[in-house]
Amino acid sequence: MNVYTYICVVKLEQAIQSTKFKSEVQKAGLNILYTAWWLKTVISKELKEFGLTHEQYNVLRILKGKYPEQMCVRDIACRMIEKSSNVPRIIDRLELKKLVKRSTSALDKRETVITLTQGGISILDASTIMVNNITDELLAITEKDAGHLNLLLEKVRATEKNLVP
Amino acid sequence: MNVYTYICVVKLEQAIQSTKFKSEVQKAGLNILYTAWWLKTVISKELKEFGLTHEQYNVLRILKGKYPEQMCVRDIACRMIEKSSNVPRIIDRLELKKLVKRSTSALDKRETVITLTQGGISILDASTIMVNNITDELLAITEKDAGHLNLLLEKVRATEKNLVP
DNA sequence: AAAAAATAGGTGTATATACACGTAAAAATA
DNA sequence: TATTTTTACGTGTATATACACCTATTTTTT
Repeated sequence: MNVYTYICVVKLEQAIQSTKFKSEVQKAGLNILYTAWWLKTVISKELKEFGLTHEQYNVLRILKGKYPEQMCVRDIACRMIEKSSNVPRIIDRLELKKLVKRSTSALDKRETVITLTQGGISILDASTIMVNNITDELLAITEKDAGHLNLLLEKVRATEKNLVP
Repeated sequence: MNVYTYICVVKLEQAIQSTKFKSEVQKAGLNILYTAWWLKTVISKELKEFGLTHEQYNVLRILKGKYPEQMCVRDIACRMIEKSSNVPRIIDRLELKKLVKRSTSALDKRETVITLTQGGISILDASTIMVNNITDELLAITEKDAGHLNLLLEKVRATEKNLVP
């Protein structure tokens, strides 16, 4: 039983070998974490073909969203799915592969502006088609169910508890 | 706008500053990834009080599930939520903090068996109460909705595509 | 205008992830 | 029984996460 085997396991109970959950709410917490791992793992495996990590792909996709406008590091960071991503370091790797270019903003010298290169655009276009196809094939769910799932996830995050310190 | 601010943002559109999703299915993919990040981040912040990372907590909890039986590294690994976790290394850190003990199995000398120490049990008991409380407070969802969410997540993972290479 | 505060982004460190590979032991096979 | 294969686990490496801190700017306040 290896990682690949798990990708085909559907039941949470089987995936984490646990049958006793305190409540459906507690189970939902684990289910969300496990499903995210599963999704990320499958997509990352496919992205390897393009020499990209999931996070590098994310940064490129964010840049494409504003293209041909440039974006500063901060703008990219606040669009990342995982907010604690260290964007300067991810950009280091993209720059090494010549997929983006860094330069200092003329208006505000504190800002570093990032531009997609032609190479970056090519790789992104090819990988986006693949990721979109994989996602559609992978997520075995109707549009209606997906809409419902989106509502429930938003409900999940609608906590009363104010966690800002 | 920092990480703490995001924890209180409910709408996915606002969280990742993106309004155009190709479909509800595509949006659901991002929603699952974002919700998992959000949940993991909040719980990790609380676990810092006990000097534990989310993954270290996970290993301790798995060990507790079989306690007072010992478990080998492999058994722990296949119960992890994130299957690609490097369990020997996580155990290194737990051992340094004297929360677990390693020894070689007498029956199969390849196996390393792991035992919770008294210290490990104490920390785990205290942190488990906290994590369960936080989860219940945090996940603003009824048992019925949670049940529905669990069904939908299972549906999501019920792909036809066989990804085992 | 000068001083203080805030902001942008780079960098250091510990931990984790993802994956490849090595070694010892056990199991399977010849 | 000897050889091969498999298994369990540790370890090395690149990347990412989480967080703290530093420096150069810009903005705000005095």
